[in-house]
Amino acid sequence: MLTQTAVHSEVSRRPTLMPRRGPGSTPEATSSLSPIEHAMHLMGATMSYPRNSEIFGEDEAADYIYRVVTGTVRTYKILSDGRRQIGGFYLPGDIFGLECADEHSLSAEAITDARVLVVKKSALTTLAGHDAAVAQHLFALTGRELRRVQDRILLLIKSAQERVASFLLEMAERSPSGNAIELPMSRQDIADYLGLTIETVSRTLTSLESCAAIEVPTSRRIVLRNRSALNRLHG
Amino acid sequence: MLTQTAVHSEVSRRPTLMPRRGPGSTPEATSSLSPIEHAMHLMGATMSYPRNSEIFGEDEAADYIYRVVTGTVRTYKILSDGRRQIGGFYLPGDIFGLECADEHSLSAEAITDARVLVVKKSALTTLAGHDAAVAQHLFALTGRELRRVQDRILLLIKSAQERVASFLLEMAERSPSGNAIELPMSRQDIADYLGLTIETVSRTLTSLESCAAIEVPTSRRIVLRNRSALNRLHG
DNA sequence: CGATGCGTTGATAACTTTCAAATTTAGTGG
DNA sequence: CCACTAAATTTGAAAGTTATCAACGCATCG
Repeated sequence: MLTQTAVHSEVSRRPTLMPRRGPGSTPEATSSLSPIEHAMHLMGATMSYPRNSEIFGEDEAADYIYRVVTGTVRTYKILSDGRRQIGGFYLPGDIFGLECADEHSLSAEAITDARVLVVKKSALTTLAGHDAAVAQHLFALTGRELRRVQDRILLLIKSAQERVASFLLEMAERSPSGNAIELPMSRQDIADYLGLTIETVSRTLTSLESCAAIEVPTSRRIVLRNRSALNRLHG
Repeated sequence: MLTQTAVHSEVSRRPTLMPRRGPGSTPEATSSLSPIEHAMHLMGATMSYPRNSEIFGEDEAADYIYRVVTGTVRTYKILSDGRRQIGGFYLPGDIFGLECADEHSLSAEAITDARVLVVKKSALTTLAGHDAAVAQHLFALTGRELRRVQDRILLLIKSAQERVASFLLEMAERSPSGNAIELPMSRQDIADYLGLTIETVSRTLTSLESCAAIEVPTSRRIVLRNRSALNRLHG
């Protein structure tokens, strides 16, 4: 089964620490944010990471929670046999780094150049200890992440077609763009996310295309043509 | 792939509500428990569920968190095509019901006759809002569950042998009994947990037995004979 | 004792991976 | 801007793994 993703021994230029922003100067309106996101904006710092650079490693202390501002992030784990499993893809607005109490069980990398809001976990839990609304929201947030991961489990017991169809629907759901998806990640990323090989992912996409369920104008761009067919597949 | 677990349309006798216990009358020493477990003992009620009865349904309000006192519990989800995916097995001391914010995404059933401590989620989050230690613990608890689920994902991308070996090691880890495991669940439960068929689970067990890695005196009893071989498999 | 549920075993089919090669795309330097 | 090289993606054929279908054994329970 060796997928053997060439381990990214790439540029690991140091991320740039951006000046801490005060309230009111955020690029997004903080008023529409949840208490936690609001707090993250107040207490956090924005960091910039170039494409393929590491945001945190599997063994690091995991004191931080992250919120994607721009770009795309992947979390992943390298298994003992060299395979790589991707834990998730995170798009702007998504929060990652929740998955562990003490240490990260995953590493995180920027798939594209990315800006990420970073805040100390302890700052959030302290806040939660003073404000039940924050506590409840923090709890709900991890609960949602938990459910997201459980949905992945449902994905992994399905066939290759179902997995790919579900992945496309999920990405379409999360992208604003309607039926056209601009994939920030490579086929290898998708394969390692779905537990398949790149060949199977590629073949499945072509088969979906020949079913007229999708269109693949370029490898990174996919248009959903027949959602009901995809929905039927993804069960 | 239709595993078609005969849906448990069994006895669904009403669970028995046990009298609420006051502090100090618990069967376990509460002193060694975490703040949350302590709170659960103070605020919760113990319920009894007969074998194969439902503890909560997928659609129910999910206002509660549960802690197994005796017996074994499974959480599961029935997919649209009839397949069943088991979310997890919970042994005495384990906490379940964390997985969702608003509604359960899973159902829960007692595998054996079980007693379960039940406490309102809102009571815990309220408590967390007053006590940072509780907030932090609650956060850590869901983080741990999150990691458990992520480990399941790593399991599901592996081969049948690896999955079964990992399952056995996990169960041995969680049972007090050392190398001998008394399985409370059926082959179908194991299959639906590992994303395999009962035939494959059965075949894999026999193959592991013929490798002298395990011994299967009775179908519900498994003895680990060669842990390093199992560890090698589970990667 | 026959019915029933659970687990095992066997043969075959379906699906996915593996290995290899062709093709396309992207990046670089002239 | 074009040519060239490296990387990513697609495609093909063969091998390996798991599911499916079917039958059998074994225990439990009326």
